[in-house]
Amino acid sequence: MTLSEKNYAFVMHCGEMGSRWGFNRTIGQMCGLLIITKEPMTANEIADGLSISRGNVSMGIKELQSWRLIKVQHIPGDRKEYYAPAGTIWDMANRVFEERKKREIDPTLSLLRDNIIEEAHNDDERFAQQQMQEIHDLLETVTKWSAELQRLSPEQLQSLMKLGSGIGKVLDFKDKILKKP
Amino acid sequence: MTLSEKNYAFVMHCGEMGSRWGFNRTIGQMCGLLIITKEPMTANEIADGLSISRGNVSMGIKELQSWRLIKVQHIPGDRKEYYAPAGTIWDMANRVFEERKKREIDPTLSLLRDNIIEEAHNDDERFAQQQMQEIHDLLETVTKWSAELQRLSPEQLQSLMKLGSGIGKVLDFKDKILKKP
DNA sequence: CATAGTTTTCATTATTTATTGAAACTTAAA
DNA sequence: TTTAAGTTTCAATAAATAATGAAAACTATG
Repeated sequence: MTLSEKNYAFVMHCGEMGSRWGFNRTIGQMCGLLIITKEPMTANEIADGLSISRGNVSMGIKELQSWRLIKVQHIPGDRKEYYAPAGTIWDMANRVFEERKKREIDPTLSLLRDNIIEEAHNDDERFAQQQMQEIHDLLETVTKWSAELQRLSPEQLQSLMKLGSGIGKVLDFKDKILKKP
Repeated sequence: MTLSEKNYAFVMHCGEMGSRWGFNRTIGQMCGLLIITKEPMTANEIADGLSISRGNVSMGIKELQSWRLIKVQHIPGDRKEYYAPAGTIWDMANRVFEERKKREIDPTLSLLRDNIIEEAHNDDERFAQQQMQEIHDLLETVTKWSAELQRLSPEQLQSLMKLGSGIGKVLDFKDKILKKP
């Protein structure tokens, strides 16, 4: 099975973007390939399709599984493992988002917390601590918010997303309502 | 000027996180250092503080400026350039967010648009196009949304952020109101 | 306009990260 | 069991990325 020119371009683009999205080129390509391929693929098909080594695919699969982006499937009477995207595009985007939060925000939040609870010993530390407090508060707000979004039902999310420029209005509205009593 | 142990730990952490945040180790360190240092710093002070070469600092400054994270200041009677964070922590987070969107989302959106307007030639391309359409729609929604958030006044944002679990309620509320007429 | 203080550039070198492929491992079926 | 189809591991190698530092380029000032 060979990719059409357009599909190949998409897969290569995913590779180029891979490192920006949090993984590396090969893994980006694998992800793109599995998304645009209707049927689940074997590791060998992936290796052939992308002209990379079998070992590399094996490692890539492990990584994609750690991101919960792909799932394994089996075909009766066939010993090979078949791989396919784990869920909808939306699901996958969510996973990437979550996983990145875990890698990009949580460690910093943890360090900041540790640092903030200790007392500052001089002016430099005092100033630094104020700054860290600000970063901490910001990250915590973002964290709470994203957790909140995850908790909304898909319908509510849809509704929220479609709100667009209506957000401001709804907020004003809410303020008016809540301030009355 | 030497960093206290705690401040040093913070700066090193910024370095380790640097690549996750979209730049590299040195630039992460520079950013952290400038944030926790009250006074603007010269390039040489930065180089000394982080034990890196002067040339590296120069490149880092250029990069941080391209992210609009630092600004230059001058002291009368002193020819050196002094660097300081450009704005509040909130401002900086916003810049990083914007800049990353530009690098991580916009190029893909553009490729997807190009790909979607062309007609598919066979089943494989048809399926791929459907998937790309989904990714496109998702990214576009996210893009619109973040633009929307940028447009809100800081007070509205505060209000929205503090809403937390109230989001669901406000949404339900809005639905009721809007559906009445 | 010459100079000294300062910043930038970029070829070279060092470091980090990714890839290969052969060997080791796993496992279903004979 | 043994075998063979399939997968994983990991030491060696290749590729990409970052850092150095000396030379070039600026630029205020006398």
